[in-house]
Amino acid sequence: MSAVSLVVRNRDGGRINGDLKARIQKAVSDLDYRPNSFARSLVSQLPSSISVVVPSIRNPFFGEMLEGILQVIGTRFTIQLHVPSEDMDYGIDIVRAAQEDNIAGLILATPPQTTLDSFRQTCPTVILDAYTAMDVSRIELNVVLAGHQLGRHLVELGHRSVGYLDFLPDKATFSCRREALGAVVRQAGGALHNAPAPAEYLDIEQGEAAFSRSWPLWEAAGVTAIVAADDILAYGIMKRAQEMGMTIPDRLSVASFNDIPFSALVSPALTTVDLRAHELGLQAARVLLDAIAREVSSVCTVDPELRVRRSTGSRRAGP
Amino acid sequence: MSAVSLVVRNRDGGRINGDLKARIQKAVSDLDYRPNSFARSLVSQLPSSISVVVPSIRNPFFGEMLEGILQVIGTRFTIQLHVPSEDMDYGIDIVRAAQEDNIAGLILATPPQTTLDSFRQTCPTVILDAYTAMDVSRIELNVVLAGHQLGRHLVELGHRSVGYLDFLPDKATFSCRREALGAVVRQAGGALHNAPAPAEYLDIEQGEAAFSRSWPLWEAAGVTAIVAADDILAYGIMKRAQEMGMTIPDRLSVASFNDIPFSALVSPALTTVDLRAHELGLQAARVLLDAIAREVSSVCTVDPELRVRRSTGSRRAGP
DNA sequence: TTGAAAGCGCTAACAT
DNA sequence: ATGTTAGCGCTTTCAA
Repeated sequence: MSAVSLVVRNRDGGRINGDLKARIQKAVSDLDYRPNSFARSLVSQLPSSISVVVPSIRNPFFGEMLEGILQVIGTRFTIQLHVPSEDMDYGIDIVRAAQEDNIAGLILATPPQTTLDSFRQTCPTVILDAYTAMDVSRIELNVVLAGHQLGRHLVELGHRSVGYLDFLPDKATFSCRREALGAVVRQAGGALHNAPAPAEYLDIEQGEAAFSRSWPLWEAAGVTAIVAADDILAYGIMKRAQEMGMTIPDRLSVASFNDIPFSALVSPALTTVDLRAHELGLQAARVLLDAIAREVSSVCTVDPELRVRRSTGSRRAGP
Repeated sequence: MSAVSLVVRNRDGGRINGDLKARIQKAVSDLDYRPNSFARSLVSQLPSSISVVVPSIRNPFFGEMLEGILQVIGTRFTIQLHVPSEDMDYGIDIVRAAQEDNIAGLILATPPQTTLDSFRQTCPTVILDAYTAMDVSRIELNVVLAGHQLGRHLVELGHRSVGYLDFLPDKATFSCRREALGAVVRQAGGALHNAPAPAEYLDIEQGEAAFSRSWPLWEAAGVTAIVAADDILAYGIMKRAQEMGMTIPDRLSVASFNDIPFSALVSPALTTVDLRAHELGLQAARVLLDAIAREVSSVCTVDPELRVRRSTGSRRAGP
């Protein structure tokens, strides 16, 4: 049997008789034999896959991120993809399921804080865009900087009363965006008027509904600009605002976080902070490979970049 | 050791002494033990995952499709995701790699014809949107109907000279779209002017570049409407056409295939044929589960739906 | 009620 | 150069 193993993997350094080798190769091809990579990793103690947990697979943000991961791991590892069934946000159970795969490493993309709190590391792990005191590798997304960039941009345009459409307010990445933005606005003498999106689900309709619900409040507060926690919500805001007859950015500026590729194409093109999804994926995979090979954990930071487009403009003269 | 196995899986029908059971549970919790699901499936002969091969993970079409698959498989199986590194289209090697996973089943999303030709089934398999004479389960996407729907719509609007931006012309799903559309246009006495996109890569820039390159030809042919093989290409076409000063749909109608969620939001909203990505995923997973459980293969068809929006309008009076 | 032993598909060390 | 054996982490007989 060892001969078969050697031939299949081309690991016979000429050690196998040409005739035997030929017979084996014929059998392999006739039977259409596929070596079971898992059985292989069971014995070699080098699993052939890594698990990736993402809150959603519909949000193109995670598609970009996955593309980055795939690019780095190449054919060295295969990916076990874990996504919560309810789309958006996951509990510890799904992380545990991921850990039960025969994996060399694990990537957790923006885990909720409660999930992270009950997390215990069982293999090299990289946590993306979340915070923990544990000795685990992390890729920090500098969302505070993102909030500052957006805040400064709006303040420079003259906006002082800013509406905010929050999302999953208990998740650090979102509360940081809101707070960093609010700090800049308040420092300029303005105010941030927060209106949380109620659902865990992130789609355009959520943005539309949230805008309908919150606009009366925002209007009463003299809001001239609205920021959404994610581009997808901003799409809904713009859609509904335009349906209600407001022109963007003349009547209302709209901006958000993420910069998925379509944000440059909606009308008007959306001002947003590029959260570098692809870069995040690249770094995560690099750090994970490193953690697997050298058994070290590390933390690195990715800085977002403001993309100014047509959806934000100077505050109109007069309230 | 068998006691451990029984306790961990809650399969001891009261057969294990309470004390032993407690000791085992304590050890499990202290060690943070994770049973290796692969080792389990190695012996039980019931693999816990299925492999899914998609040409790209950035195209939201496949995100929607995956969401559908995930929804059906629930926690019964986990997903091994395979994506070619160069984004877009894959060879037999990646399929073979997928088959080497310890899997209960395999889903191949829009495989290229050449890949399909050298495919040999090694486990329950579902092929999405591609054609083969093999006895393999398939989900057929009725792209011929899609082409007819779009063709009829344009003909009714008065268009007779239609430009077409093709993609991967050697792939059946794309050649069928083109031919079905062309048949309707020609039947109405018109002509389809084809211009293949050269790259395998699908992004907005490809659409822009292709439009710049092909517009002189199309203009010379008196084209009043352009259809792209995929929404993403249409975004590029609209972007560049508008930059060149054309208004859509007054000067030029634009339409395409896919209907990813953002197509309703671009400006003008894009007329496109909904290729039912999510439904495709649901059906694929259902058929696969069936193939795994009952060892039967089946074929089912999903019908696309035309979504008429603002990007198409009546042909101008004149030339 | 519990433990010992065989075996899932493979690889690596060893014996022939 | 080739065959035999042990063992990876688990489950499932089967014996104690």
